[in-house]
Amino acid sequence: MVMQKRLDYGFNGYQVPSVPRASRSPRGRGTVRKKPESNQIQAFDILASVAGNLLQKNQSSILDNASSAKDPRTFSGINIKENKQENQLGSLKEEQFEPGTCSEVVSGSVPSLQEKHENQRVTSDSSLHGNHLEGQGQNELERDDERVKLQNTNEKIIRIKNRSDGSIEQGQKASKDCSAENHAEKPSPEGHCRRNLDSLPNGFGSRKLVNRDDDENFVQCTQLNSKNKISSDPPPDTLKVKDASPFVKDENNSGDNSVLENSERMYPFKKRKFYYQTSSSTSDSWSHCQGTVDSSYTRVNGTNHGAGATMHVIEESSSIADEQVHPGSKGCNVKLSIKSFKVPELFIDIPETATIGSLKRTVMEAVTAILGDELHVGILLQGKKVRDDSKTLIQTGISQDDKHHRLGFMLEPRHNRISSSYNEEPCFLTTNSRQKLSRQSTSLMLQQGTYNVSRERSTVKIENCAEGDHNAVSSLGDTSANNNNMSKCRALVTVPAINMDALAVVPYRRKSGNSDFGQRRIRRPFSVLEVEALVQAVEKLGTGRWRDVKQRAFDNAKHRTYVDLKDKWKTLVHTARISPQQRRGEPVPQELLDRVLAAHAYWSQQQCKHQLKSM
DNA sequence: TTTAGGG
DNA sequence: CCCTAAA
Repeated sequence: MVMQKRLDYGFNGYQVPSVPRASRSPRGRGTVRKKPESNQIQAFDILASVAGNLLQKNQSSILDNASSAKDPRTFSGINIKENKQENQLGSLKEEQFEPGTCSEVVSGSVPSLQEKHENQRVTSDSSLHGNHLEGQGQNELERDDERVKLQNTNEKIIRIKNRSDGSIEQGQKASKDCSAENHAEKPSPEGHCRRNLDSLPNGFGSRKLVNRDDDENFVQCTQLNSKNKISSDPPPDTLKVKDASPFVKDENNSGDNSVLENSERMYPFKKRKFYYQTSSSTSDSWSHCQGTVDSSYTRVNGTNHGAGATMHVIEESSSIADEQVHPGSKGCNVKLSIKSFKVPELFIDIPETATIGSLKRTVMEAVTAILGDELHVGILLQGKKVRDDSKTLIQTGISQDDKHHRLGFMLEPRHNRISSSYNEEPCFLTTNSRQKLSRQSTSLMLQQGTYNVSRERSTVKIENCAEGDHNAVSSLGDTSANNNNMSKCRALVTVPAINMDALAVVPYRRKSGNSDFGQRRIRRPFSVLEVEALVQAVEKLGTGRWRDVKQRAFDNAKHRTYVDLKDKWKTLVHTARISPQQRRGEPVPQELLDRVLAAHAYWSQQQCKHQLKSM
């Protein structure tokens, strides 16, 4: 089989479909970077304010903070997005809302917290070494860069020392921004060369990646031959042309189509300040409702970065004190830096005639309605709520060694009213994919049990959270971002306890946080699924028709431009040529890399032939 | 707008 | 990913 495939590839005579440009169908829009969104209010860090408010029972103005913030990266409050997204928070006051427009309120985050668990110390776990950084060289720089920027922010950090008295001390300390890459595992040595994709555990069929949100975190992968019960009826429209490809054998005989491995990972929080998005965890069981903080371990200094965590393990302080406390104890202190908490994402619809004051109240009430009057902290481990307060960290499974587990903190309602409701997880979320599918759902919505995400198509949503906090967290928002869903959601949701200015709270639809002033796009590593789709497309189309590749396999992945695909191919070829040890990021199955090389060789050859001919 | 490559 | 010369 394998060989056959190979032969097919070489001799199948793919006709080089060098379609003359003129004859091609009208080109697509090309690179679409951002869709202007009108009047969107994004309260990225409402929580920062909210938390403070809740803590102090003081309804201080959230907006004031926002509007007074000079640095968009540090402001905590609401950000209004204008059509061109050029307006930043500063314009809030004079901002006029257009009637009918719906503003988005993203969950806000609380100022970073650094939590120290005195009884455990983080050691320079050697196991962390050797892991690959998610980012590539350049990203390293970015991180540093951001770290620096972070320090410039006036981000308040509440330091919580795990003392018996539970005292909380606040201070102004720049938090360390660290990114983490949890899944930086090495490619499995066993390179089953030439294994037919179809035979892959995750079997691929011809697939097309679908991504609804431009700039969002989710990527939907439509798998043609999916045998997964992801959804009952695979919409035909998701099926893409399945022309014979020299490289691709028979897409229909794929065996198992289970979703590829976890392609979604948490990404470094590099861009935190730039995109004030709260991060949300991406695990299935992660309570979408609660504003949660995704956490994972991170090495601040090392090259190892935990996946998009809002909380980091601060290694720096393998402090002396700690060591002295537990000299020989094997126990290590687990140091956590909670970058931010999350509150459920909200959508606020407010008339332009509303006053700033009412807006403040609205936001406040919306948040309060969810969190209640008291601030409760919930802890999530691997997406599951840890209820036993008496357990130790170790017993619970929280240790600095586990760089994979995700520890999350969330602000939860008093009586757990939310948790009960968030079980009503929309079906499609529970697909068997190993991906951590997560959806955003607003607690409000869930509570009402009205949130019904249209499972448009039998698609698997792969969290493609790209880096940065921005993405790291967010995945939640995206899902609902699905266009179609939005309207539904809005229609369904209303804010229960809010009576003020007739505001409607709807699930947050994550829209790239404002930001569009020439900012570098967030890094969004290709998932294995995407790579697979790319490879498949290139096998068929060749390496010089990126626009077509894009159209064919990434038509709906708005954030992937043909240039991106071209670049990715370039790196794939490079990756395939280097030793597995030198590869970084999410390992790409050797099988795929082999195909990359094969296709690359094939098409290079074709190109040469054509050149000779034309000469 | 796309390609193709360097940065 | 970005930037851009070329096509």
